[in-house]
Amino acid sequence: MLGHMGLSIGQVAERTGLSVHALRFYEKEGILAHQVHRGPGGRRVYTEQDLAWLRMCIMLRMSGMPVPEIRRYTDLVRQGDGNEPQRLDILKEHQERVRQQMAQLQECMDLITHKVSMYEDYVNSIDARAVAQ
Amino acid sequence: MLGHMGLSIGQVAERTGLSVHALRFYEKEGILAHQVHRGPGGRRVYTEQDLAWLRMCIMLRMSGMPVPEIRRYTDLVRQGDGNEPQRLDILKEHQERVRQQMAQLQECMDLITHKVSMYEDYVNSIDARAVAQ
DNA sequence: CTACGAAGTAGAGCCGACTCTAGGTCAAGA
DNA sequence: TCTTGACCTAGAGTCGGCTCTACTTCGTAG
Repeated sequence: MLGHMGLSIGQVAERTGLSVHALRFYEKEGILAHQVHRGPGGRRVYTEQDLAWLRMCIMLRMSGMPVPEIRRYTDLVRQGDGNEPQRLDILKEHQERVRQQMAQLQECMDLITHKVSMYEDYVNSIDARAVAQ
Repeated sequence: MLGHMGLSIGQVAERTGLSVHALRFYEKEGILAHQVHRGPGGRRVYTEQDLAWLRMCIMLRMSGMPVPEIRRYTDLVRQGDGNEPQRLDILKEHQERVRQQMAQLQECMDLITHKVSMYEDYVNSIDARAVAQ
């Protein structure tokens, strides 16, 4: 309905997979890089840039970055040029956490895979015996 | 203090990294394969088997299996032989979820790594300019 | 004795990240 | 005209997984 000039909160929800509740929550929490413009009736109008930023936030959340830390990062970006080293620090720290999380997950995966194959062997051997009878 | 015959809750907490609170919580939630034996004064005495089971539960939790699902699995094990296919189902479903989670995490990692290298390049170029002056 | 530390139970509290409710505005369609 | 549906705000509620509190009971060390 808003055409190429902007997206309604519902459209953004649809495109991002977030709920409209979550979108308002994120805004209140200050993790949107720039203030969302308002259209007639005080309705939110999102730009493609807002959408792009949101998609990055979603990635950060998915990988376990807490909302307050996303806000710290967002604040730096909002403040403009000059604090790139601090932004880099936040990203590198998070990168390291994600790396560890993946390693941990891989360890779990190995155990699970091992158990799965044990059970598969067992279940197959039962089936084979049943067929033989 | 309990020697080779068993471990106190404190010792298990130390060995597993769980808190004593969490250990009691897990027991209450019924995710221990076998009832924990009690020593003098009603104190819990854990065997090495309990410890091994706990370590597996920790892996399942770490990889995001909810406590109720661990209980379902535990219940099957407690029931004894004959339900191996159901146990296998639970494990395979979880395995698939972990697989997806890892793929997601890898996607996030790629984005973060990309941003990190962009910021590193930028910060280095600033440094280089400063040195040149 | 007294005090300490580690254990026990039952149940309340906390935290993060949403999610939902209540009550209202507004525009378009039947 | 009336209803529907998407949106608005402020604030309450939910859920999972612990974590903590309050109070008790032991066994040992000073």
